[in-house]
Amino acid sequence: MRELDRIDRGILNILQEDASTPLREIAERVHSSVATCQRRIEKLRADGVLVKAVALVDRALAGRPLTVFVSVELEKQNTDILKQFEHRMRSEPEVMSCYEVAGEFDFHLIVTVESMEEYSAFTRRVFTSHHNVINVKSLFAMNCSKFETKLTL
Amino acid sequence: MRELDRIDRGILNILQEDASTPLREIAERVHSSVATCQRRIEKLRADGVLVKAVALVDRALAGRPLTVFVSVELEKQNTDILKQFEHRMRSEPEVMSCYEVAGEFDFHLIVTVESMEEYSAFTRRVFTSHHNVINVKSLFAMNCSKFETKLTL
DNA sequence: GATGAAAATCAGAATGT
DNA sequence: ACATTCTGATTTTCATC
Repeated sequence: MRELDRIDRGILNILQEDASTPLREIAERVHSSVATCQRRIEKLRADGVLVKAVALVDRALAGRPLTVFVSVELEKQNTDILKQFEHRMRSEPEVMSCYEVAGEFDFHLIVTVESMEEYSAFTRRVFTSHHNVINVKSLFAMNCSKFETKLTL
Repeated sequence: MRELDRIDRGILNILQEDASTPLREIAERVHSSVATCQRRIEKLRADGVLVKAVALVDRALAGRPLTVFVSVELEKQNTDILKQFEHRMRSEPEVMSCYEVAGEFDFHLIVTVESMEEYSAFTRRVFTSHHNVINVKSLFAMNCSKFETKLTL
């Protein structure tokens, strides 16, 4: 892994807040030159540190007000079944994140849906014994106090 | 709330994947004109549907490889204590998300840190009885199979 | 009133020395 | 570090539906 210096970290902090910040402004704020910042950004991209620039939308206004934390236990944890499950989750648009965890459950998901009805349909479609799911626990978010994509570096 | 038509949804889908997609390309892909797409984007921004454009960073490469799911129970759930806790979480850079939930715990957090040592320090600093925290459950992610910011509309 | 096409202008990125 | 070139956003206008 690369070491990120003060300039790299400054650039990443700025771009994580506003991906369209002009190079001139970035250079000023990290006390460097436009050319240097340009080279650094290119390198950060090439190294995979900077993944991409995306627009964030308001989940409620975009019609997906419901966030659900889902814990999933699979029948047997052999590699094949885990891989299959992960692959399936990647293909489901309602699934925003999927993490493998240790403990009682095998996976933790974050799912966003339009309504309870849609969530019900989602679970029936995805969490079947056919997909080796033996236990599911759903926890509904009542309120989002914070949602941040920025890693402060 | 506004109704999003085919063009709005198309625009949002495109910008959620690449915020720097040229208007010309957006117009092509949603089968509309540059002028219309521009007007729509401006309106989506004004209405708060489009929140902002950000750069996404690889968490591991940026030195924050550890993701922890934290469940927190507070001493008494009166409004003031909840508000205080939310405010505190908003100010902590390690806390990526904070959701109020129903059930055994009061809040679910997603926390990213550089190491176990840092997580230990974080919990000791933040989850004290002084902050009315009476119960904390930490669950460490072993692997991230999916991390998506896009709402497919 | 919303749309699409075109043109002029401006800002910023990319390039070359 | 500077100047040039190029790309795309912005703004305006106009005709149309």
